[in-house]
Amino acid sequence: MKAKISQSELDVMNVLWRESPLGASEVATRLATKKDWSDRTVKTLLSRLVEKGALSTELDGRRFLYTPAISRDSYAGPATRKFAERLFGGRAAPLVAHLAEGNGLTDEDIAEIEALLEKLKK
Amino acid sequence: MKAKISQSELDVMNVLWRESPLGASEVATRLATKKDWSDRTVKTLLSRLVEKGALSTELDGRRFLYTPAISRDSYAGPATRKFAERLFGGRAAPLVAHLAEGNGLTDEDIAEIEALLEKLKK
DNA sequence: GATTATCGATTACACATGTAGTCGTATTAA
DNA sequence: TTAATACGACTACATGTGTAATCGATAATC
Repeated sequence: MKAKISQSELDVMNVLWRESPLGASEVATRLATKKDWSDRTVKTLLSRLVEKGALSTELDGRRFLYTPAISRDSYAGPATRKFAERLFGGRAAPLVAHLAEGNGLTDEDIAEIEALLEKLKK
Repeated sequence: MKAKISQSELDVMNVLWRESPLGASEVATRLATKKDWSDRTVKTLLSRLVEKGALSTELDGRRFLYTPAISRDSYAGPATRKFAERLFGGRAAPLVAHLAEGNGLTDEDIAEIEALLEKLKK
């Protein structure tokens, strides 16, 4: 059950990871701010995600409610490691460096990462 | 010049980022340890990368030598930020957490990241 | 010089992905 | 109760990707 999730599908997953269960049109509404998709497109993506086993459905009257069948973490972990592997041979430092570069890191991020590293050193 | 590089293409780029210029068959040889591709496949990927502007070529007798036209960093920076954006809303901490989780971080990594954070705090 | 081995160029082809449209049925509004 | 609407199911279709094979020219070998 590898669940290869494409870029656009990931946008859909993000909505449902944040809030679920939701019906198709609700998902479309949440996405409307970010993506200019017709609701048909959203429906297609939802169906593909169900096929792939990434979402589960539950009947609510005559429509479906969608819920993630895999957690964000269980997807993100392997995806992140694979990403780091491919781009940096698994080294974490360059990855953090690139994030920092784009201004990216908030003070909070920095503090959080430092705490994390502290724990790892023990 | 967006240079959308696919997964397999990235494997090819990695070879050339490590060592270049190289001819097609040399690239194929370097890849042979990792991927079970025919040299036709490698040639195809090389051609596509040239089309996309990710590689430049130079004639060497009757064959081409390939060299990256974009640096690993200039590709990895935006790619990393986009990745973090999609998976974690741009937050860096969860990303590091996932890398750590897989055992991933070496002591060296940790030291390096800490040094980086130190610099950022100033 | 004829044969074979290399190369790049061109073509192939199935499956994935982005982005919808159509059809039939069920429901709600008029 | 009929017309508009909302859904799911199925279909569509161009482009991207993974993974090659074929063709024609050149180079190296016999």
